[in-house]
Amino acid sequence: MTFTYPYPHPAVTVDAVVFGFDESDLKVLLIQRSQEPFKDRWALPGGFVEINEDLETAARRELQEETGISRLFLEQLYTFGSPNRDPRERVISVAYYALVKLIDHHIQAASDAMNVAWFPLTDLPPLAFDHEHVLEVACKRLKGKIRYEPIGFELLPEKFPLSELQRLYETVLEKPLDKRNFRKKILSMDFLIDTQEIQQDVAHRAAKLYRFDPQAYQRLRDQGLNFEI
Amino acid sequence: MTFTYPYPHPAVTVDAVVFGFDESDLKVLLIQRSQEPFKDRWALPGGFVEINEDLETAARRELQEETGISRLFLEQLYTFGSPNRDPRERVISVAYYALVKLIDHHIQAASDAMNVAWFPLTDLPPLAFDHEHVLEVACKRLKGKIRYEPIGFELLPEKFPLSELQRLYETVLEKPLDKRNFRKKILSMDFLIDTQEIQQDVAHRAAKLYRFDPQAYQRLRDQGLNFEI
DNA sequence: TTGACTTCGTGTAATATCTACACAATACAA
DNA sequence: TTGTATTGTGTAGATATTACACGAAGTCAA
Repeated sequence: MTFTYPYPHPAVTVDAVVFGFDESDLKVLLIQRSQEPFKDRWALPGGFVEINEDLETAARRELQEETGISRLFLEQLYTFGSPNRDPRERVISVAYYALVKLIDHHIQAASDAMNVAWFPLTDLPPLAFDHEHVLEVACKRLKGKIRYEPIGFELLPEKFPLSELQRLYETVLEKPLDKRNFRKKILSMDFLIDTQEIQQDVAHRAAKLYRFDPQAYQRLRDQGLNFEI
Repeated sequence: MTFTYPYPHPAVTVDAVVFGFDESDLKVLLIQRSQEPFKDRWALPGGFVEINEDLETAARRELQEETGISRLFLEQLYTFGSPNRDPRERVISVAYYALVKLIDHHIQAASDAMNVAWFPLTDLPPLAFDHEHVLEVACKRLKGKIRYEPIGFELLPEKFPLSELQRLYETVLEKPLDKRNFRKKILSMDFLIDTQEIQQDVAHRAAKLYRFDPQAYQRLRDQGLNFEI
């Protein structure tokens, strides 16, 4: 079966930059390509958009198929369309970025024995296509956005100590933050709930666990609160 | 001549939301369609991406062809790809937004007698396709971005009085600003140059004219200045 | 030429926010 | 019981934000 048009059409793909946070590392999810072009290279998960499929749906489907991940924070990043970014044909890629709670998502390679793995941002293999560039744009977006919107919580488990939240911000923003000022600021915004629980199995004083309350955040937002770290 | 592929391909277009500022109105540039679908409706300027053409290049080319505008601030906005946004076939549109100095750009309709006109944002006709939605996203982006990056100057003539800059901000942000505080803040950032000229032909005390100095801004930025209104 | 009109340009005091900074309390492990 | 690691807390000084009013400059019309 073939498809014919009166003028040339590009192919359209979606690619996803999936971020995870672990201990004190930002990580990104990559798959190892099993086919040419760039066979055996690591690449961002993604694939062709089906002809009647919404773009975001396509991105979620590809993630599900290639890595087993579903139900995650996903937002459009940028569309990359240099004429020669794919050696096969003209391919325009609508890139998304995603944030996941690492412990909730056990990744699994797709059926065709493709490798899937998390890589720390500080230690990446060479990537296929223009994916290094895509990743760079995604990092910039994350760095910019995490300061003005409460998306950081998407990277943490549901209950977390403040020190972990601070470590996350320090990692993403690439700069140290003052503990007392950070706590004062984030708690004064009044959308973190003290769960009354504390850390288990730690070899030192256990920290209180907090939970982000999206409803409270929305209420405060409607009242004019401006989130900013 | 036809083009054949082993699986279906969407068409890809670019559309541009071009903003202009005039007296005290934000305006957007629209063209009146001369063909079906949506014949005679107003629409954002745009068109199909050529098969070997970069996306931004395509956006600039379409603007040039349809409105005569070239050399303007242009930035990618968002990619719209709902399966049924165009009745003809699956069309994915990479939208851009642009800012122009109204007085520098005399628009001209394209050769095929298509109408081109500026419309105030407060008084728009019904638009073709999902262009109302695209425009809404563009307005949000402009509103968000103008506070953190000095893009407002792209909408003003090279030399402008502070009151005009303030009016621009008040219009885009949809809220009044205090004159003394606004002046204090913007002048303290030290990238506006007093041109030593004053307004001509005004029926009241003439204001000093200022000029935005991009080099100075870049220098200050490198030194850690954070633009914010 | 005078007075009415319009817009320009300016300062301060009160309040809120930001920054820098150190140590005792807690919990486990040896 | 002692050592070790991490939590949780307050304040003072500096900086930034807000609210607010009036004389100066220039044009226009009577």
